[in-house]
Amino acid sequence: MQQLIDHIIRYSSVGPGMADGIRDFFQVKTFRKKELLLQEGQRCHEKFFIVQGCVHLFYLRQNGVEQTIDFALENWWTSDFMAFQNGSPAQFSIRAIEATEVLAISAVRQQEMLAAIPELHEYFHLMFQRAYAASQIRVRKTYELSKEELYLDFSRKYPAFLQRVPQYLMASFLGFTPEYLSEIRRKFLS
Amino acid sequence: MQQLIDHIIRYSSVGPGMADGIRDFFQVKTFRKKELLLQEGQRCHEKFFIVQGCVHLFYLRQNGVEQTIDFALENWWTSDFMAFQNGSPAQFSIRAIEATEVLAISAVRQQEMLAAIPELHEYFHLMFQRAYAASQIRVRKTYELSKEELYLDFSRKYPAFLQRVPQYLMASFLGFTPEYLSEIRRKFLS
DNA sequence: CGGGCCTTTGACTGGTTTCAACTTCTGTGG
DNA sequence: CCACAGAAGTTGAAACCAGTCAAAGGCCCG
Repeated sequence: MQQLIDHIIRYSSVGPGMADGIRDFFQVKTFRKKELLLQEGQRCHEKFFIVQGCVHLFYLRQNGVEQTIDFALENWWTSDFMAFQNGSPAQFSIRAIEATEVLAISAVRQQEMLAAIPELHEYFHLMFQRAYAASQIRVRKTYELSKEELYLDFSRKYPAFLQRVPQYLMASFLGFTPEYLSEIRRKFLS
Repeated sequence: MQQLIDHIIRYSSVGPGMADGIRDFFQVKTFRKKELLLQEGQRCHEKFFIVQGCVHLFYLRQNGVEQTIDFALENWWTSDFMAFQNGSPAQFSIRAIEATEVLAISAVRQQEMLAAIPELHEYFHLMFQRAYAASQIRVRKTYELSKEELYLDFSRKYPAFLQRVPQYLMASFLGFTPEYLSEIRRKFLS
C-alpha cells in the first residue's frame, strides 16, 4: 500500500497526509502464476495497481488462440478500461504470468475515493496521459517496423523483461506466431 | 469557446461558473485545408480541442511516405502527447484535412490553468481514460481483423466519415497501401 | 484547358502464416 | 528424487495475404 502512496506523491501534488487517505479504498489481492485477475465477459469492474509481479491482458480469438495485447509490471495500472468506465462486460482477460500482488479498486469504490479526495484526479490525469502517450508511440512502432524489427527493438530495449515472459506470449504481443519468432531467433543466433 | 465549456460541464462535475474561467487560457486558431497544426521535430507543445473540422496525425517514414496514425474530429482532443508532457521534439505532425478551427493551449498555460482551476483535472482524467480505453479496443481490432475486415468494419461503423477523408489517408490509417484499398473496394463493388 | 494529384489495374515478389511432426523443457505426483 | 505428461519451443514445406513497382485513367482546381 505504501508503494502506491509513494507513487501518488511522486507523480502529483497530493501530499503524504492526503495520500494516506486511500488506504481504506483498496483491497490487497494476490494471485498465483496463471491465475486470472479478470475474466473476459465478466462484469467485475476493478482496476489494478501492480505491487509485485507481472500480468498480461488478452482476449480469445475465434480460432481459440489467446491474443495478448499488453503486459503490465510493478507500478503500472492495468484493466479493461472500457469495461471499467462503462460497466459493460469485459472484452479482455487478465492473467498473472508470475506470482503477483496487486491493489484493486472497483469503479464504485473509486468514485467514493475521488469524492473524498478529489486531488487524486490530478494523479490519474497524469497516469492516463502517460498511458495514452505511450500508446501513440506504440501504434507508430507497429506501423513503422517489420515484425522482425519489432522483436529486435523490443529485445534491445527490455532484455530483462524477455526473461520474465514465455516466448509464445511475446510473439502474441508483438503480433506474430511463435513459429516465426523461433525463426527470427535462429537467424540472430542467441 | 462555449463548445469546450459545454463539453467540460457535460463530462465532469465542474460547474458553469468554474468552467468559464478557462476562457483566458485558450487561443482560437484556424487552419485551412492542408495546413499544419504541428510539425514533426518541432518543439511547439500545444494540445488542441477541435471545434470544427477534421485533422490527421502522422509521421514521415524512412521511405518518405506519410503514415497516418490517427484522425480527430469535432469535440476531440489531439496532440503528440509524449512531446506535450515531456517537452521533447514532436514525433508526429498534425494537418488539417478540411478547414479547421481549434482551441489551443500550451503545456505551460495548461499548468497555469490547472493551478487556477484544479477541478479541471477531473475532466482531463476522464478524457484520457476514454482515449486510452479506445486505444485498447483499437489494438484489439488491429490484431483480430484482416486488413480487408478492418476496412469493412470501419466503413460500416463510420460511413459518413469515409466521405470526409481521401482514400489514401484511410488506407494509411488502416495500415495498408492505397493500391490494396482499391482492390478491396473493387471486390465489394461500390 | 492543362497539370498534378488521386485512384485503379495487373504482374510479380516476399514476408508471414499455417500445419504437422519432432525435440526440449518444466512441473507435479508417486 | 525420478519419471512421466503436458506445455513450450523448433524445423521445414506449402500457401497466401499484402506490398512493390510501373503505367494508365480520372478528377479536381487553378
